[in-house]
Amino acid sequence: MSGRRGEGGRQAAGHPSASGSGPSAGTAQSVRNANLSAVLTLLFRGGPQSRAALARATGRNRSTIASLVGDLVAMGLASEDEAAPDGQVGRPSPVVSVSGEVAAIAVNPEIDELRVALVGLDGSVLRLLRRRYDTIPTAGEVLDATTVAVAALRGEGPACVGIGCAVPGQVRSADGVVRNAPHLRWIDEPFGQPLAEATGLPVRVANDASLGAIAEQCFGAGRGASNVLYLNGGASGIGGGAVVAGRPLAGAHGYAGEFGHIRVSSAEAGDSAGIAGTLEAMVTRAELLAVLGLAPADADRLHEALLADRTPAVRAVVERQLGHLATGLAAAVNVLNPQVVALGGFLASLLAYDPDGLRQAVAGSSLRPSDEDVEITASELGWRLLLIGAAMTAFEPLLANPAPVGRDG
Amino acid sequence: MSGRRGEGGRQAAGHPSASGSGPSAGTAQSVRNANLSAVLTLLFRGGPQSRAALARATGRNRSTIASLVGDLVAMGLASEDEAAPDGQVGRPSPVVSVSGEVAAIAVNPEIDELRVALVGLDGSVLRLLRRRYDTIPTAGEVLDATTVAVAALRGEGPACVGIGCAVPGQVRSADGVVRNAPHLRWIDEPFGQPLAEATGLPVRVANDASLGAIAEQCFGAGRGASNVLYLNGGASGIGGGAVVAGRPLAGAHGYAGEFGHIRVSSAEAGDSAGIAGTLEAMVTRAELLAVLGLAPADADRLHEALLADRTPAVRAVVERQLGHLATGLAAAVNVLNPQVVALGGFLASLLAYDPDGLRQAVAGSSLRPSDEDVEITASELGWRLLLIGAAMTAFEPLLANPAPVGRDG
DNA sequence: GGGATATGTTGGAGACAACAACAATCCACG
DNA sequence: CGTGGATTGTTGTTGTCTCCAACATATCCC
Repeated sequence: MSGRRGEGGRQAAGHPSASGSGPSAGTAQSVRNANLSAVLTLLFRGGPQSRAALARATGRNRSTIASLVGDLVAMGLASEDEAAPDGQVGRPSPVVSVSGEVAAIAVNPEIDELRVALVGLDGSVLRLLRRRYDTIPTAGEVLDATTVAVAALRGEGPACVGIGCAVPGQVRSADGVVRNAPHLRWIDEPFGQPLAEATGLPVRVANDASLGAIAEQCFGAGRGASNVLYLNGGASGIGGGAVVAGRPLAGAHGYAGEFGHIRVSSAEAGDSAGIAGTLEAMVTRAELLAVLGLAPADADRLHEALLADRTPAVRAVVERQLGHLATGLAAAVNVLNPQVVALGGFLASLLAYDPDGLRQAVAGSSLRPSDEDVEITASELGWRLLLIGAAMTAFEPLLANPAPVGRDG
Repeated sequence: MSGRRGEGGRQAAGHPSASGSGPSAGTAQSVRNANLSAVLTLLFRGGPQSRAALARATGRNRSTIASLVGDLVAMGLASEDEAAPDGQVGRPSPVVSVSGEVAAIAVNPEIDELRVALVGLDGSVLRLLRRRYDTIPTAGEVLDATTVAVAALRGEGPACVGIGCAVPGQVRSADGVVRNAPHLRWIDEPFGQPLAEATGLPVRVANDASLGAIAEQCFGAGRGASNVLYLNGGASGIGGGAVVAGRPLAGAHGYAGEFGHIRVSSAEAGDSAGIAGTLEAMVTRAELLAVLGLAPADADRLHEALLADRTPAVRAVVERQLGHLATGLAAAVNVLNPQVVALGGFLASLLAYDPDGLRQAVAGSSLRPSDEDVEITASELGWRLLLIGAAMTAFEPLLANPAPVGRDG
């Protein structure tokens, strides 16, 4: 009668202690940790703020905030500046910012390019290294190139707290093994562990669109919403990710968010996984490029070309794709009931072609009362999206459990 | 540049303080509260346990557990029994159980029946009142009948801490308004608030299948798994709910989990919401009953009849429905990556007809590596499912924030 | 320049879990 | 039947952390 599956009641219990790390939660130190985490997270997400603002936001006492900020400064995670008089009465409150001396490394391998960036705790991309590939790189090649790039970036100013990798494929979150990245043709390639051993830094690996969803929810179109859906259309297909109740939707093993492989049609055409009639199979950038007379290399011009060309041939293709996109979005909306749906890549172009049409089609196939409708909008973060998302994963342990950082890792 | 949507950063932040209630989290009292909640939740989910077991499970000190249990007993939420020697060496540890004097009321209106039950904190259905309807009841009728039933049940022994309602439709979680219950033909019917005013008890209202998912994850087929999907097939259609990362999937407004309205076919047939080709439209109990030569009233015999009849006509219908069900399940699995999928109602009958066929069809349309496949199984809790789920919602505030209970509410 | 307002600072108080030492109870073994 | 070993309950103390109150500081308004 009692549980079978390994962890049993512990993991299953929907307890507090949301972010599982840190002191076991329930002790006095865990209170300190939770408060440090709350303040640091507030600074990370909300930017520089006065101590008074932090006190209001957290509900803590002034003296407590002073102590917490002092600790964060001592840890090298934050800095305080004298407040410029802002026109308010009363003694001015020092402005606290996240430290500029703390950064993470974001890694994003694609079929034709590897990007490795140094991203500051304030969300700025401090330095970006790009390496182009003429042929699809193997996992080994990417690992080697990444290791070299990481070494170069660590020589820069800020202290590096970890590495986050955004991989276009399914990643087992537990150990960072890339289970299946069809476009890179990686199958069961260990990635997180070898990179961690080569660099000596903690490494997290996740699906690219899942990280995009996190970034978009935190700093982009989904700002302020707790339930955000992100879908991206690229050369290779459609990836997706979601933030549910303020937290990344991972699923049991980290494979959640494969919206591209929802079936939206009875057609025979298959997607990269061989499943027929899926969103990814029916809504493709290649078809749009073809009907617009553009070459695959002209993808950058897709957006403008699409909006400029309203000929019947284009219209027919776009409207068919919009219909399938609406079906897929409706399914996702019915299941997750998000507040914001952010579309990236050529899906944003499709949206721009006929925003109202898509919104109405989704509303027509979903169950939501119209006055509580979802907001379907374009992604906002552009090329920085995945880098920021990857860096956020790397920062996450630090935000959940603030600890001193130094130049020696 | 800063957030627009009302609550802004606060709600959006993926902080600790998972269950939002209780002392503001970060204070010493919140530690006490979190530990009381942890112990009570452990007792609720894991049944009677020794103090030593509680200490191991929570990681707290023996003396802390003694104090916590003492508080819970003083609050009337738990009781201690002298331990019967269990064959272990050492001083025997008292067994702690959840109090038998605490209960909640579960309400479940259907088109032909209203069920109101008194459910103990130990999960037992202490008393069940049923009221049959010849015509579909209005919200007002159900409210009146429920109020009467609640008054009767409160006269019983245990103290009642609240009311949980499982409604077959979309419920706005914030205020308990039934936005759209197509089979009951309720549209925008206030339910939670009037019931709370009539009874003086806190009321929570939610979609029936969402509550079923919670119950199944806690006590049924999903025991021990943190990511569980539940789909139920009834006379009126297909409802669904999910538990994600150990917590109910609610979405922005509480409408998440409408798996029945995922499109799985290009067919024209519409579902109760008028959307064509959805899972609910293509997979129906009525069609199964018809091909089996059973009347709608014979639904109870569907399961046996289906398994006994392997004629081509039945086979054709069942296999077509299984195909559509697989498509819908695959979409849900791709999006949520659950560990367990529990099927209830006639969906469990379909599963029993060809378990391997359905599992393979889902595997073929989903992206999961086969060795980390999901477990597709039948629901376990039967008729008590929704009552337990509804009661769990009612107990939830108490579990998150243990407080004294008494006979006077 | 004085009053009002808001905030930083400091010392003390309260709450709570951890710890250590001791007491209680059971099993195993001879 | 008695002794030793093991596990757990109990008690008093300690350390940590937040809160509170009083005071100091800095700005704005008149």
